[in-house]
Amino acid sequence: MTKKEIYRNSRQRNRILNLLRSRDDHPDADLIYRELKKEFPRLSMGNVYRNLNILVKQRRIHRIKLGSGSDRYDAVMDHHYHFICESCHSVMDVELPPQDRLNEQAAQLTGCTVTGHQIRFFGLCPRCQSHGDGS
Amino acid sequence: MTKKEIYRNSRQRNRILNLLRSRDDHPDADLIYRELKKEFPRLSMGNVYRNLNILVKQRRIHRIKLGSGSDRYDAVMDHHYHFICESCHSVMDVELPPQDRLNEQAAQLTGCTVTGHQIRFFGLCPRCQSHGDGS
DNA sequence: CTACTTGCAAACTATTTGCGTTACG
DNA sequence: CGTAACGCAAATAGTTTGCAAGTAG
Repeated sequence: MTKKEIYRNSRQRNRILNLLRSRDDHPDADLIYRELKKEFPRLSMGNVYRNLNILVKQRRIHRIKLGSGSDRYDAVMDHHYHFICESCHSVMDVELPPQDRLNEQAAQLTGCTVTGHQIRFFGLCPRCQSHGDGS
Repeated sequence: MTKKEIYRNSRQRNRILNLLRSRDDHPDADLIYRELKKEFPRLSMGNVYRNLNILVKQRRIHRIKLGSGSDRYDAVMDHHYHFICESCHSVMDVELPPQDRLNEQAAQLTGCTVTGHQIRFFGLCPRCQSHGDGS
Protein backbone atom coordinates (compact mmCIF):
# COMPACT_ATOMS: atom_id res chain seq x y z
CA MET A 1 0.00 0.00 0.00
CA THR A 2 2.05 2.88 1.36
CA LYS A 3 5.15 2.58 -0.78
CA LYS A 4 8.35 2.83 1.19
CA GLU A 5 10.42 5.71 -0.07
CA ILE A 6 14.17 5.70 0.25
CA TYR A 7 16.04 8.88 0.97
CA ARG A 8 19.75 9.50 0.79
CA ASN A 9 21.69 11.75 3.04
CA SER A 10 21.45 15.18 1.62
CA ARG A 11 23.54 18.10 2.81
CA GLN A 12 20.84 20.61 2.15
CA ARG A 13 18.04 18.59 3.66
CA ASN A 14 20.03 17.95 6.82
CA ARG A 15 20.87 21.60 7.02
CA ILE A 16 17.23 22.60 6.69
CA LEU A 17 16.31 20.26 9.52
CA ASN A 18 19.12 21.62 11.70
CA LEU A 19 18.09 25.17 11.01
CA LEU A 20 14.52 24.42 12.00
CA ARG A 21 15.69 22.68 15.17
CA SER A 22 17.89 25.61 16.12
CA ARG A 23 15.09 28.14 16.17
CA ASP A 24 11.61 28.41 17.58
CA ASP A 25 10.20 31.11 15.33
CA HIS A 26 8.60 28.77 12.77
CA PRO A 27 10.22 30.12 9.60
CA ASP A 28 8.71 29.86 6.15
CA ALA A 29 10.31 28.47 3.00
CA ASP A 30 11.53 31.89 1.94
CA LEU A 31 13.37 32.63 5.18
CA ILE A 32 14.97 29.20 5.07
CA TYR A 33 15.99 29.85 1.49
CA ARG A 34 17.52 33.25 2.24
CA GLU A 35 19.29 31.91 5.30
CA LEU A 36 20.80 28.82 3.63
CA LYS A 37 21.60 30.66 0.41
CA LYS A 38 24.55 32.08 2.35
CA GLU A 39 25.95 28.59 2.85
CA PHE A 40 24.81 27.13 -0.46
CA PRO A 41 25.04 29.90 -3.04
CA ARG A 42 23.47 27.71 -5.74
CA LEU A 43 20.52 26.70 -3.54
CA SER A 44 17.20 26.94 -5.30
CA MET A 45 13.75 27.67 -3.97
CA GLY A 46 12.35 24.57 -5.63
CA ASN A 47 14.74 22.42 -3.69
CA VAL A 48 13.87 24.04 -0.39
CA TYR A 49 10.25 23.17 -1.02
CA ARG A 50 11.12 19.66 -2.17
CA ASN A 51 13.11 19.02 0.97
CA LEU A 52 10.54 20.54 3.29
CA ASN A 53 7.96 18.23 1.77
CA ILE A 54 10.22 15.23 2.25
CA LEU A 55 10.89 16.16 5.88
CA VAL A 56 7.15 16.46 6.47
CA LYS A 57 6.60 13.08 4.82
CA GLN A 58 9.30 11.61 7.05
CA ARG A 59 7.47 13.11 10.00
CA ARG A 60 10.57 14.96 11.09
CA ILE A 61 8.95 18.40 10.90
CA HIS A 62 5.45 19.85 10.92
CA ARG A 63 3.91 22.16 8.40
CA ILE A 64 1.84 24.97 9.89
CA LYS A 65 -0.72 26.37 7.50
CA LEU A 66 -1.44 29.96 8.39
CA GLY A 67 -4.63 31.45 7.08
CA SER A 68 -2.73 33.58 4.63
CA GLY A 69 0.84 34.01 3.54
CA SER A 70 3.23 31.13 3.25
CA ASP A 71 3.33 27.96 5.29
CA ARG A 72 5.54 27.83 8.35
CA TYR A 73 7.63 24.91 9.54
CA ASP A 74 8.30 23.53 12.97
CA ALA A 75 10.76 20.90 14.18
CA VAL A 76 9.19 20.49 17.63
CA MET A 77 7.43 17.19 17.25
CA ASP A 78 5.60 16.71 20.53
CA HIS A 79 1.97 17.67 20.52
CA HIS A 80 1.26 21.33 21.03
CA TYR A 81 -0.92 24.13 19.78
CA HIS A 82 -0.09 27.46 18.18
CA PHE A 83 -0.68 31.11 18.80
CA ILE A 84 -0.66 33.48 15.84
CA CYS A 85 -0.15 37.20 16.37
CA GLU A 86 -2.66 39.10 14.30
CA SER A 87 -0.33 42.07 14.06
CA CYS A 88 3.13 40.71 13.19
CA HIS A 89 2.01 37.19 12.18
CA SER A 90 4.60 35.57 14.39
CA VAL A 91 3.81 32.05 15.53
CA MET A 92 4.39 30.79 19.06
CA ASP A 93 4.02 27.36 20.59
CA VAL A 94 1.30 26.89 23.19
CA GLU A 95 2.21 24.04 25.54
CA LEU A 96 -1.36 23.26 26.47
CA PRO A 97 -1.88 19.53 27.15
CA PRO A 98 -3.72 17.62 24.40
CA GLN A 99 -7.47 18.20 24.74
CA ASP A 100 -8.40 14.70 23.70
CA ARG A 101 -11.88 14.78 25.20
CA LEU A 102 -12.77 17.29 22.48
CA ASN A 103 -12.34 14.57 19.88
CA GLU A 104 -14.90 12.36 21.59
CA GLN A 105 -17.34 15.22 21.96
CA ALA A 106 -16.98 16.15 18.32
CA ALA A 107 -17.42 12.52 17.29
CA GLN A 108 -20.67 12.28 19.24
CA LEU A 109 -22.00 15.51 17.80
CA THR A 110 -21.18 14.72 14.18
CA GLY A 111 -21.16 10.94 13.87
CA CYS A 112 -17.71 11.17 12.33
CA THR A 113 -14.62 9.19 13.25
CA VAL A 114 -12.47 11.90 14.77
CA THR A 115 -8.78 11.14 14.76
CA GLY A 116 -7.35 14.49 15.75
CA HIS A 117 -7.74 18.21 16.00
CA GLN A 118 -5.88 21.44 15.73
CA ILE A 119 -6.28 24.54 17.86
CA ARG A 120 -5.04 27.98 16.88
CA PHE A 121 -5.14 30.96 19.15
CA PHE A 122 -5.28 34.51 17.88
CA GLY A 123 -4.48 37.85 19.48
CA LEU A 124 -1.47 40.06 20.11
CA CYS A 125 1.97 38.88 21.09
CA PRO A 126 3.77 40.72 23.93
CA ARG A 127 5.85 42.80 21.54
CA CYS A 128 2.87 43.99 19.53
CA GLN A 129 0.92 44.78 22.68
CA SER A 130 3.52 47.31 23.76
CA HIS A 131 4.02 48.75 20.28
CA GLY A 132 0.32 49.54 20.32
CA ASP A 133 -0.42 47.17 17.46
CA GLY A 134 0.50 48.75 14.14
CA SER A 135 -1.28 46.21 11.93
CA MET B 1 -10.33 55.14 11.18
CA THR B 2 -12.25 52.21 9.79
CA LYS B 3 -13.72 53.85 6.73
CA LYS B 4 -17.39 53.12 6.29
CA GLU B 5 -17.94 51.42 2.99
CA ILE B 6 -21.17 51.75 1.10
CA TYR B 7 -22.56 48.83 -0.81
CA ARG B 8 -25.38 48.85 -3.29
CA ASN B 9 -27.84 46.08 -3.77
CA SER B 10 -26.31 43.61 -6.12
CA ARG B 11 -28.23 40.77 -7.68
CA GLN B 12 -25.25 38.53 -7.78
CA ARG B 13 -24.09 39.27 -4.26
CA ASN B 14 -27.56 38.62 -2.86
CA ARG B 15 -27.72 35.41 -4.80
CA ILE B 16 -24.37 34.25 -3.46
CA LEU B 17 -25.54 34.91 0.09
CA ASN B 18 -28.80 33.04 -0.54
CA LEU B 19 -27.00 30.13 -2.03
CA LEU B 20 -24.71 29.89 0.98
CA ARG B 21 -27.68 30.10 3.34
CA SER B 22 -29.51 27.37 1.48
CA ARG B 23 -26.80 24.77 1.92
CA ASP B 24 -24.68 23.45 4.72
CA ASP B 25 -21.86 21.95 2.70
CA HIS B 26 -19.51 24.97 2.83
CA PRO B 27 -18.91 25.44 -0.90
CA ASP B 28 -15.85 27.06 -2.38
CA ALA B 29 -15.71 29.93 -4.87
CA ASP B 30 -15.56 27.58 -7.82
CA LEU B 31 -18.70 25.65 -6.88
CA ILE B 32 -20.55 28.92 -6.31
CA TYR B 33 -19.35 30.11 -9.68
CA ARG B 34 -20.45 26.98 -11.51
CA GLU B 35 -23.79 26.97 -9.72
CA LEU B 36 -24.64 30.62 -10.37
CA LYS B 37 -23.27 30.59 -13.90
CA LYS B 38 -26.50 28.81 -14.79
CA GLU B 39 -28.51 31.84 -13.66
CA PHE B 40 -26.02 34.51 -14.73
CA PRO B 41 -24.35 33.27 -17.89
CA ARG B 42 -21.96 36.22 -17.96
CA LEU B 43 -20.89 35.75 -14.36
CA SER B 44 -17.15 35.97 -13.85
CA MET B 45 -14.91 34.27 -11.34
CA GLY B 46 -13.36 37.58 -10.34
CA ASN B 47 -16.73 38.87 -9.33
CA VAL B 48 -17.53 35.83 -7.25
CA TYR B 49 -14.34 36.44 -5.31
CA ARG B 50 -15.02 40.16 -5.04
CA ASN B 51 -18.47 39.52 -3.63
CA LEU B 52 -17.34 36.81 -1.26
CA ASN B 53 -14.78 39.22 0.11
CA ILE B 54 -17.41 41.91 0.55
CA LEU B 55 -19.75 39.50 2.33
CA VAL B 56 -16.94 38.51 4.66
CA LYS B 57 -16.15 42.17 5.31
CA GLN B 58 -19.82 42.78 6.06
CA ARG B 59 -19.64 39.86 8.47
CA ARG B 60 -22.48 38.12 6.73
CA ILE B 61 -20.48 34.98 5.94
CA HIS B 62 -17.36 33.26 7.25
CA ARG B 63 -14.35 32.21 5.27
CA ILE B 64 -13.00 28.78 6.20
CA LYS B 65 -9.36 28.29 5.29
CA LEU B 66 -8.68 24.64 4.72
CA GLY B 67 -5.13 23.46 4.88
CA SER B 68 -5.03 22.95 1.15
CA GLY B 69 -7.30 23.58 -1.77
CA SER B 70 -9.56 26.57 -1.99
CA ASP B 71 -11.25 28.46 0.82
CA ARG B 72 -14.76 27.43 1.81
CA TYR B 73 -17.60 29.73 2.81
CA ASP B 74 -20.23 29.44 5.48
CA ALA B 75 -23.36 31.51 6.17
CA VAL B 76 -23.95 30.09 9.66
CA MET B 77 -22.83 32.95 11.84
CA ASP B 78 -23.12 31.63 15.37
CA HIS B 79 -19.97 30.33 16.91
CA HIS B 80 -19.06 26.80 16.02
CA TYR B 81 -16.15 24.61 15.07
CA HIS B 82 -15.46 22.54 11.98
CA PHE B 83 -14.78 18.95 11.10
CA ILE B 84 -12.84 18.22 7.92
CA CYS B 85 -12.99 14.79 6.35
CA GLU B 86 -9.51 13.69 5.39
CA SER B 87 -10.84 11.52 2.60
CA CYS B 88 -13.43 13.60 0.72
CA HIS B 89 -12.50 17.00 2.20
CA SER B 90 -16.07 17.77 3.10
CA VAL B 91 -16.57 20.25 5.92
CA MET B 92 -19.15 19.81 8.67
CA ASP B 93 -20.19 22.08 11.50
CA VAL B 94 -19.44 20.95 15.04
CA GLU B 95 -21.88 22.50 17.49
CA LEU B 96 -19.53 22.29 20.42
CA PRO B 97 -20.02 25.19 22.88
CA PRO B 98 -17.29 27.85 22.80
CA GLN B 99 -14.29 26.68 24.79
CA ASP B 100 -13.42 30.07 26.16
CA ARG B 101 -11.37 28.82 29.08
CA LEU B 102 -8.79 27.71 26.51
CA ASN B 103 -8.12 31.35 25.67
CA GLU B 104 -7.23 32.15 29.27
CA GLN B 105 -5.02 29.10 29.58
CA ALA B 106 -3.21 29.98 26.38
CA ALA B 107 -2.79 33.57 27.55
CA GLN B 108 -1.19 32.44 30.79
CA LEU B 109 1.16 30.05 29.02
CA THR B 110 2.33 32.48 26.39
CA GLY B 111 1.93 35.96 27.87
CA CYS B 112 -0.04 36.97 24.80
CA THR B 113 -3.37 38.74 24.67
CA VAL B 114 -5.60 36.00 23.35
CA THR B 115 -8.76 37.21 21.68
CA GLY B 116 -9.99 34.03 20.08
CA HIS B 117 -9.29 30.58 18.79
CA GLN B 118 -10.21 28.13 16.13
CA ILE B 119 -10.59 24.37 16.44
CA ARG B 120 -10.59 21.97 13.52
CA PHE B 121 -11.30 18.31 13.84
CA PHE B 122 -9.98 15.73 11.40
CA GLY B 123 -11.00 12.21 10.59
CA LEU B 124 -13.49 10.37 8.40
CA CYS B 125 -17.06 11.44 7.75
CA PRO B 126 -19.80 8.79 7.96
CA ARG B 127 -19.90 8.33 4.18
CA CYS B 128 -16.18 7.80 3.85
CA GLN B 129 -16.16 5.38 6.79
CA SER B 130 -18.54 3.03 4.98
CA HIS B 131 -16.83 3.43 1.59
CA GLY B 132 -13.68 2.18 3.23
CA ASP B 133 -11.89 5.49 2.70
CA GLY B 134 -10.53 5.72 -0.85
CA SER B 135 -8.19 8.65 -0.32
C1' DC C 1 26.65 2.43 -11.82
C1' DT C 2 21.96 3.26 -10.04
C1' DA C 3 18.77 6.33 -8.71
C1' DC C 4 18.34 10.11 -5.32
C1' DT C 5 19.33 15.07 -5.26
C1' DT C 6 19.85 19.52 -7.26
C1' DG C 7 19.41 24.01 -10.23
C1' DC C 8 16.75 26.17 -13.37
C1' DA C 9 12.85 27.52 -15.61
C1' DA C 10 8.28 26.77 -16.68
C1' DA C 11 3.79 25.36 -14.96
C1' DC C 12 0.22 25.42 -11.78
C1' DT C 13 -3.63 26.80 -8.31
C1' DA C 14 -6.15 29.99 -5.92
C1' DT C 15 -6.99 34.63 -5.72
C1' DT C 16 -6.57 39.63 -6.76
C1' DT C 17 -6.52 43.67 -9.60
C1' DG C 18 -6.76 47.28 -13.51
C1' DC C 19 -9.63 48.99 -16.79
C1' DG C 20 -13.41 50.10 -19.52
C1' DT C 21 -18.52 49.35 -19.39
C1' DT C 22 -23.03 48.70 -17.10
C1' DA C 23 -26.57 49.91 -14.00
C1' DC C 24 -28.34 50.93 -9.01
C1' DG C 25 -30.21 54.64 -6.30
C1' DC D 1 -25.39 61.21 -13.04
C1' DG D 2 -22.07 59.66 -9.67
C1' DT D 3 -20.09 55.66 -8.23
C1' DA D 4 -20.67 50.73 -7.00
C1' DA D 5 -20.83 46.43 -9.55
C1' DC D 6 -19.47 43.90 -13.43
C1' DG D 7 -16.80 41.13 -17.30
C1' DC D 8 -12.60 40.30 -18.95
C1' DA D 9 -7.90 39.54 -19.09
C1' DA D 10 -3.64 40.03 -17.01
C1' DA D 11 -1.08 39.90 -12.68
C1' DT D 12 0.22 37.97 -8.36
C1' DA D 13 1.81 34.75 -4.46
C1' DG D 14 3.02 30.46 -3.07
C1' DT D 15 4.24 26.14 -4.45
C1' DT D 16 5.12 22.24 -7.64
C1' DT D 17 7.21 19.88 -11.47
C1' DG D 18 10.01 18.33 -15.82
C1' DC D 19 14.39 17.93 -17.31
C1' DA D 20 19.26 17.47 -17.56
C1' DA D 21 23.39 17.44 -14.81
C1' DG D 22 25.53 16.31 -10.28
C1' DT D 23 26.54 13.00 -6.48
C1' DA D 24 25.83 9.61 -2.58
C1' DG D 25 26.21 4.80 -1.54
